[in-house]
Formats: sequence, structure tokens, C-alpha cells
Amino acid sequence: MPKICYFASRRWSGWQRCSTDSRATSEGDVTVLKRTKTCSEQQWKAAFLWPSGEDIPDDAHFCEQHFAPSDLSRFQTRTTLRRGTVPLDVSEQRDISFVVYCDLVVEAKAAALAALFGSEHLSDSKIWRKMLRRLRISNESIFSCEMNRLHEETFTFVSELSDGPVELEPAELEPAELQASPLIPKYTGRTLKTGSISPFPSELAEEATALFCPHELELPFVQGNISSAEDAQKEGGSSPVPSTSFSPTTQTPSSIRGGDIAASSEITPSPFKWKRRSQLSGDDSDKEFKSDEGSRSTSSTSTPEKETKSPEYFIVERASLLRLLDMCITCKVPLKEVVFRTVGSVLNVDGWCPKCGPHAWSSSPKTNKFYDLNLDLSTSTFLTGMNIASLLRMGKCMGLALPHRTTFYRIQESFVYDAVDTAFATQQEELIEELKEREEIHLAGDGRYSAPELEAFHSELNVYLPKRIGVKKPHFVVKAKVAILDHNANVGRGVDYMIIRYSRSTKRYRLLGVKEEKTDSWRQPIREEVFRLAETSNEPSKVIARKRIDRTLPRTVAKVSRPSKSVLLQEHAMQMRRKRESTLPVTPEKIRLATKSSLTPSRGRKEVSSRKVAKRRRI
DNA sequence: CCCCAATGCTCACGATGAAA
DNA sequence: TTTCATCGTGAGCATTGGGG
Repeated sequence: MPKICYFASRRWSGWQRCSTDSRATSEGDVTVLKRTKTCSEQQWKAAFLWPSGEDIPDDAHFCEQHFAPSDLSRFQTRTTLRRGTVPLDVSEQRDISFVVYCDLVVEAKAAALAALFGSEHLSDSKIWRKMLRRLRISNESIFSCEMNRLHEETFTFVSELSDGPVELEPAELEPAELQASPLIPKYTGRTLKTGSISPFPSELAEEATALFCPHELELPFVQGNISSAEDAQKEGGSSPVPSTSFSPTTQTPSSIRGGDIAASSEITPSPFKWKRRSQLSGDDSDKEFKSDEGSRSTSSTSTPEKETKSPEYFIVERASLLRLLDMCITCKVPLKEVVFRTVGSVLNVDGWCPKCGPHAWSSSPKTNKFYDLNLDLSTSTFLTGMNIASLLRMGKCMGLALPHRTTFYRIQESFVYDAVDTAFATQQEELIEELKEREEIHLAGDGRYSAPELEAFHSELNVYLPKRIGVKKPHFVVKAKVAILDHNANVGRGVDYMIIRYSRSTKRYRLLGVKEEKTDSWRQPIREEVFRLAETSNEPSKVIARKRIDRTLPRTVAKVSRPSKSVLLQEHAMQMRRKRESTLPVTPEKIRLATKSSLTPSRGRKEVSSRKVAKRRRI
């Protein structure tokens, strides 16, 4: 049973050092770092209302930055989510980060709840009482279970808070909360140590299980990969299969396309198996870097798979390609009636061979009605966090044929999201299994453990989920999952080589370690899964993924009914006509006055005008 | 020839930051 | 506060191609 250290504080730069100093109060198996501020209620509420499989509500307004109430009202009207508007609760163990709100283990939640209950400075908080009440109503079973583990004094305290005199206006509570009967659970806790934080019983902790991710319920059952993964687990025991057991680079979509899925799954029993870099390196981890500065180490970064990997696609100039396609591929006879057609990124050539007859050639084969090129492009852009609009701009600039952006989104929604979900679920299961075997777990429930790894994770999020981009809720979750997959697959990399850097703060030269190159292995199984899903798909992509979303603006935003476009066009035309007439000099008197004013302008007006021009030029 | 699905294309909407 | 540029997304229609 691992010892759990729970970091109950929000962002504070000293927490990393505080893990061992006097700020940490140890109570049995649980170590709690006292919070310094009382502004984490919203995050806690978010973390505990949603971990049990409930979907994130549309009006989610919990955020990292603790927005003011005026901001919250703005968030409630949003239909798309951005970074910071939903809690990405990250629990960390210095080298592991994963989403907590869907996969928090029970013992971790127990520790967090105990820490919450013991927050003395929240006793007078109105919001805290409201939160406790809502938490109790929404998660009665968890609430009662945790209550019974509390010290009697704390038990009474929490009971009064959540049940006692509710100092809330009825308008602040949901109807269900108003109807909830004031229930003070019977104290059945055993004798516990004094103090506000109570350790949870070890016999209960042994039954700790991971909560289900809400998205697992929606996951399509992947027969081939899941079953083969389970078989691999049975055969190999509890030890996870190293990622080197599958060969993502050798199994190309073409091999899957060959139809021998069963055979390919035998070769790669668990395509979603992953392993952190530090564990992959094994005994070689001691050889962190070469002593020669500037000389890049090839032992750690260059792998056999990298050497044998050859590109699958090439960019060919139009004229060079057309010269090749003028003749029949088999008999080398010039074709007749050659027609070149481009469909998105694919070039199709139809013609007539005097010897062979009808001739057809395509630059990309198909996987069950989908062009492989489109599938690969859509998958790769999503898994690398690439902006589709930027890619299309690049294609337009250099004349590169690319599929329409709608095609990108449709393929991503139809197949890539499901593949990412599967890979994410597999990785989370392995992570939790690994956590259970550890002696000590450090949890930072709301992602406030200010470790360098967390900063790295936020950096990953910025790649896959820029704050400027707003996406719908399910898309937000999938993008975050990609960031987590990437982070977990690359965290714990060793130092490849050292470079010399000058520090302005210390005014000294120092050595700076450059980490090993990031691995791409986690993307390949997802890519293969996309092709597999496309091959087994029987429904049109629109039916699979597209969900009708109510686009009517809420009354809080649009307080008037929407006029027709023709009405707005009439108003616009009338407004323009009025503007034109007002600026038109119609009488000679007006022309004379205008000429006079232009000849003798006031000094002030001239200066203002020139300043404006100068400002525009500067910009 | 008809049907179905993928794809292309257009329009519209929601949302943001930055600038006016 | 409004406007503009930009991005992501949804819906609808037209086109194209394959299969029955």
C-alpha cells in the first residue's frame, strides 16, 4: 500500500521543496500540505463532482485562474471551451501526469477529501458550505463513506457545515439541492488519531480501484487490439510489455490495408503499450550524455527503427509526375485520352492503353472508401497539434494539393478521436497499475504542484490545445488526451548531451543539459488504429461523429429575437444611404464653407490630424 | 440507371485577441 | 464598445465514383 502525500495547496512556488519540510503535516499514511489560500473551492468542487463518471456540464466555469464572478457569468454563456475553463486536474508523481477527474484512484480521493474536511480556515466560508452540500447531494455514497472515516470532531464539524444552518439563498441552490433532506450521517468511524486529517483504513485501501473514465463508456469496443492486449497480459503476467515489443514503424498502414489484421495483431499484440523513456533505456540510463560538448550522442537518440524507417509519401513536382503517367505502367505504351483529375490531395489518371485497354491510376489507395492519404494527413495533423488552417495556407502558398478542411475535421471526428480514446484508456490503466505498486505517491489534486514536469506538461498543452483556440467539449477532452499521451510517453528522458550557456542572472557560464529527442512511438499505434477503424467502418462518417448542437443563443446573451437576414440587409442599405447623403456636398454654400475651413484650419485640429497619421504610420 | 457515401464548396455561427 | 481577422465547427447542397 503506497503512502500518499497530498498537496492541498494551490500554486505556490515553494511546494516542491515543501514536500519534506515542516509545512507538511503527516498523519498516519496521509501527508497533507496546508493550503495558504481559500480560493480552490471551485477546483475541488469540479474535481469531486465529476470523477465518478459524470459528464462535464455545459455550463462548466471552473478554471485554473480563479476568475472573478463577473467572468463566471461570461463563461456560463459559452458553447465552446478553452484552456482554463475546465479543470484539467493533474496528479503527479514528479514524472507522471494524468487526468484526475476521470481516473482518480479511490485512495487518492479519500486522502483529498480528508484534507478538504480538515480545512479549518474554510469553516466560515459560505461558498465552502454550499460546496459541501452540493458535493454531498451529488456524491452521497462517496460523501458518507468519507465521513465515516473522519475523526469524531471533524465529523461533527463537517456535518454541521453541510447540514446545519444553510445560509444560502434558495436561488443559489438547484431544485434537487433544495429538496434534499438534511441528513446527518451516523458516526460510525473507528478510533482515529487526533487531528483534522484522518487516515483511511488500510483494508479499504486494498480494495482501491480506479474510477471509470466517462469517455470509456462511449468508446467503441476494439475487438482486435483490446483482446490481443489482454492476451498479452495474461501470457506475460503482470509485467507490462515494453514498447519495443511492437514495431510501429515496420507495420505500416499498407500492411493493415492488406487485410491481414489478425496476422498483424499477432505480430503486435498490444499496439497501445507504452513505456516511459527512462524505463526503456534500462541499464543505459547511466550513460546520460557524452562528455564531448556539442557532439550529439547517437547511442541514445538513434534507434534501429529510426535507421530503417523510410518515408511513405513524397512530394513530386507536377511536370515530373505527368511525364511518368503518360504511358501505361505495364506495357510502357503511350496512353490515349489521358485525363488527370485531382480529388483533394489525390491525383487520379484515367486513360486508354492500346494493348491493355482501360487504364486507371491513383496516387493514393483507399481504405474502405477513404483515401489513405487523407486518413494519414488528418491523423498526423491532429496528433502533432498542427493547425489545419496553417497547413492549408502552406499548401495554397506552394501549390500543394491538400484535402478540404472539412475532410480533415470529418476524419478526425470519425476515427482519430476514437483511436486516441483507446490509446489514452490503455495508458491510464497501465499508469494506475504502476502507481499501485509504488511505495509512495505524491498527489497534487488540482495541478498546483509546481514541479518542472508540470510546467512541461502545460507546455505540451499549449502545443495541442492553444488557449486562443476554442473547441467543443468532446474535442477539448480528446486534445487534452493527446497532450497527456505525449507527455507520459516522453517524460523522464535522460540528458543526451551538454551545451554551454551564459546566465545573465549569475553572470557565469554553465552547462545546460539537452534532453534526448522525443519519441514518436505513441503516435504510430493511434495511426494504425485509425486505419483499422476506417476499414471496419460501415456507417458514414457524418453519422458516426457529428452531433447536432443547439445553436440558439441563450436568453442571457441574445435578449431579442433573431431577425431575418433580409431585414438586416434593408437596415444596412438604409444606413449606408444615409451616411452617403450626409457626406455629399450638395450646395455651393457648403462647398464654400468647406473650402474656407480647409484654407484656415485651426492649429489644434491640424496637430491632432498629423499625430493620428504619424501613429498609423508607426503601427 | 439508381442509390449511397465521400468529398468539395459555401454559408453561417460562436468565440477570441488586438486594434480602433 | 465596436470592428476586424482568424479559427473551429455545423449544415446543406452539388459533384463524383462505386456497386447493385
